[in-house]
Amino acid sequence: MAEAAEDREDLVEDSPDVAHDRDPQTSTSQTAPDKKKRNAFAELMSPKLKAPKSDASDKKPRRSLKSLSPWKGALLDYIKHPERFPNEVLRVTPNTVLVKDGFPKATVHLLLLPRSPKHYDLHPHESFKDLEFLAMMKEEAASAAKIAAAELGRQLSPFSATSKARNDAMDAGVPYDELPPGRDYLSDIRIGIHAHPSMAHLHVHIISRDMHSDRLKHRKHYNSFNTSFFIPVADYPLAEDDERLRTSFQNANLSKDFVCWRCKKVFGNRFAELKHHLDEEFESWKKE
Amino acid sequence: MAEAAEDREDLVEDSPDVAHDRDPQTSTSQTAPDKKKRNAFAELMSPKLKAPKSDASDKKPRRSLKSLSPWKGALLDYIKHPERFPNEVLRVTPNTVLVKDGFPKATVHLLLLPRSPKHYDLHPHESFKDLEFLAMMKEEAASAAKIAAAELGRQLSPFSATSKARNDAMDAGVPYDELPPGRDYLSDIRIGIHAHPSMAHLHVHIISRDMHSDRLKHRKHYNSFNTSFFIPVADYPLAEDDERLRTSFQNANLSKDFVCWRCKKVFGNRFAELKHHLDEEFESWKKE
DNA sequence: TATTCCGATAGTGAC
DNA sequence: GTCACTATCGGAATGAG
Repeated sequence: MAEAAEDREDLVEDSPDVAHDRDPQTSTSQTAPDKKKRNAFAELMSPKLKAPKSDASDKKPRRSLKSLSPWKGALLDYIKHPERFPNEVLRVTPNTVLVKDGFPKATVHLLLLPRSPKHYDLHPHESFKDLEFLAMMKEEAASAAKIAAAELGRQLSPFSATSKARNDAMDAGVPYDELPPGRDYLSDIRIGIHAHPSMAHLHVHIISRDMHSDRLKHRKHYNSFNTSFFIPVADYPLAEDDERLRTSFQNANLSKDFVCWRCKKVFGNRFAELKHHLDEEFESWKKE
Repeated sequence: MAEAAEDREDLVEDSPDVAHDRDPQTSTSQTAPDKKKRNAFAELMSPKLKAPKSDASDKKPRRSLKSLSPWKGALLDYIKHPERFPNEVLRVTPNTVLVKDGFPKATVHLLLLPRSPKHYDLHPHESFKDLEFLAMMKEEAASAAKIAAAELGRQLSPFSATSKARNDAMDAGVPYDELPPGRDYLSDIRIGIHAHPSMAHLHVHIISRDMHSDRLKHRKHYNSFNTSFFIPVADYPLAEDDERLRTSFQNANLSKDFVCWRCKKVFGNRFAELKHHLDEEFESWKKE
């Protein structure tokens, strides 16, 4: 998952996503367009919040956390200073900040961060016991998933047979209500949390199904999204005896054999082979 | 230990030792002196045996062994065709062939190979039950050790305080029988075999004490020479209840923690740290 | 389960 | 315990006056 950009502006320039989608004219947002061209994600950004003046009250605890393990608190910067990350932050609402994961593990990989300190400092199991908070997060996650699906469609539709069929029909003048349905990109977006997050602040993953990414480098990268270690937000509130609450169960998940998310083939511990297979599945999946 | 040169002459060119002793003429050593200077090892080489015309009788069995696991029979080429390896073979007697290890694990690392098929096809434990054979091997190994000691002295004396003291005294005209003793390089040469040799043909290691070599790359490289896995030939014949005959004991030796041969410091499984330490010990040891 | 770097460990293939 | 190659697995540092 993402490590935040800390305070260094140059990390914005290093964003892994900037290369594949620059689009100067889609800039339609309320404020003035940036000098540099912005990608589709950037266009989805809501108007920025004013940065609360940096006060000692939030610097003190953060520094002590940072001095121990800076990366654990990395996401807090997005919450506190979303305006510092124009290329990463897609949307800010009164309740949440939606960002691109800095180390995406799939074609589209976003993080939904609640802004309420009461909730973001707790483990999701605890925070989601607040049903009002849970309902809010489900609602905002559903909205975020639509953004993710739109971005996924933007990237895949050039290859998609389903999209092509609909487009061809449209071009042929088929009446709107007789068009074949387009590809349901939203169905390939998953919403969930990790059972044992490493980063301190609550974050919900909004991630496309493919697991196709150069940033997917380790066994646990894959298994944390493709075993019961990944808990859909829709499953909350969990029953008290849900096995997914048990640490030993979850640790076992992370060291399980690899299983392809699409064809269910088992790859043992052969990560390189899995990666090659995921490339092939991606090519096939793109064309659906 | 050495991997043999197979039948490919180019492996002679690839020998790791050629850098300090490349000499295209050594193949004619009986006759004209070489144009380029030769090192001490090359000078020690005995006149070569006539190559028995390559007959099918020895090629046939060799090929079958090679086709299964070529490297296992690699040493046989030195025994059968010593004349093919002018840069590797130091001496041929009626009983043995003495060669430089192709992958030396110390500053000086030779292999003494018996020429008798009856003996070289057996595990050393078995061959050395023939006490006449054992006596012969001890004698030839002792002689080989002197060759190794001479080469070690050639390499170390420029750095050796002991050697310098003797040389200075000599230069000062001190009478011969009053000279301080020179460094005893022979005491730093060890003679022994590995408890579970991987290569099929009996080979006795004649190796300097230092374990300073770029070719020493793995845990077992070190432990096979610095635990009881290394059995001095002087210890044969072994008692029937010698623990060094037990496979389980020997396997345990190979995975033991590293212990510096010189200062006895323990390095756990930190091979890189051991290597760095061996560099330092070598610098100090050179100067003795 | 943050990443990255380094290094130890494990499996294979060699004709 | 042959080597060399690849890859998996495992720990440690990570900031910064």
